[in-house]
Amino acid sequence: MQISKQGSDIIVSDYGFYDLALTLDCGQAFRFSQTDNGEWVGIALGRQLKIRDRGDSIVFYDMTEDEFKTRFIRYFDFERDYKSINELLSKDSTLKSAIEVAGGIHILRQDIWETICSFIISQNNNIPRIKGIIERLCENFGEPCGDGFSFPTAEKIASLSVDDLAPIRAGFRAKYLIDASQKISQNEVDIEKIEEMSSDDAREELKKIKGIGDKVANCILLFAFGRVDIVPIDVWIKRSLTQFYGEEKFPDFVSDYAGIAQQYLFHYARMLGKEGIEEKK
DNA sequence: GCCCAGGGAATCG
DNA sequence: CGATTCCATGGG
Repeated sequence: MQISKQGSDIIVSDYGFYDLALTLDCGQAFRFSQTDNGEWVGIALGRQLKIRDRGDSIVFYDMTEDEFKTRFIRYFDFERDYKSINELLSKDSTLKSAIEVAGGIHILRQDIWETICSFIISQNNNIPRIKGIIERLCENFGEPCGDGFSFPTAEKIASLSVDDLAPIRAGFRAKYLIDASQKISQNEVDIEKIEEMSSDDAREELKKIKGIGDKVANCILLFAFGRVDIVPIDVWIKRSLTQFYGEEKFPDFVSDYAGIAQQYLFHYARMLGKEGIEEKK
């Protein structure tokens, strides 16, 4: 990967096969949107990002080299060798097809607290509405940040009641957000310690929070902690695994990167649609 | 009106 | 244990 400074911007090139749009809009992050001139705008790690994909290079507007290297290489998972991973996964014909359309996705390493809230909100919900609820959560309870609002802290949410959250229209999930904010701000669930724990222990620790079960916990382990062997199983992945492999798991050789495979398959399956998955078998 | 959405808690046998 | 039911809200 090449990193260079141009004015107040960062230009990144030679990063291999990477699809910024898919990475930001494949159902793992909910705070990015594309403006009509093709630029991606969102708020992550407490700052507003403006990014443009030029095909053979990516521009991060108004960012220092130090900030990019210390925070956003990790956030965008630029150091992982996706080319080799994709070559390995392509030995499976289903994943080969998925990689042809989704192989440019990187797994993001998002803020832990934000990811916890985002995937609590995701349960029994659809992506456009998840985005709306998160946006209202930030507008109502976050701090001004760039052209928008930062993600509110756990302490801020812990100071609120379920009724206070009514404007965000999260439905039955509001009480789960309150429970998460209280347990995390009081260190009853220590999100820093989870980094050191085995995935099984980490999952149980996260499940102490009401509204977090296996699937949401696995989303947090994958999309915040970068545990790319973890596979969250939602309705699309369940359908796909059963249809393509006859059981609810990937082939064994995939296991170290099953979380990445899962994300490729998630996008591929949604693109095909329910009927499309049936036909492909 | 119905069904579905990146599920989980509560309840019941 | 496994199976059912309910949960708020909004789009198709």
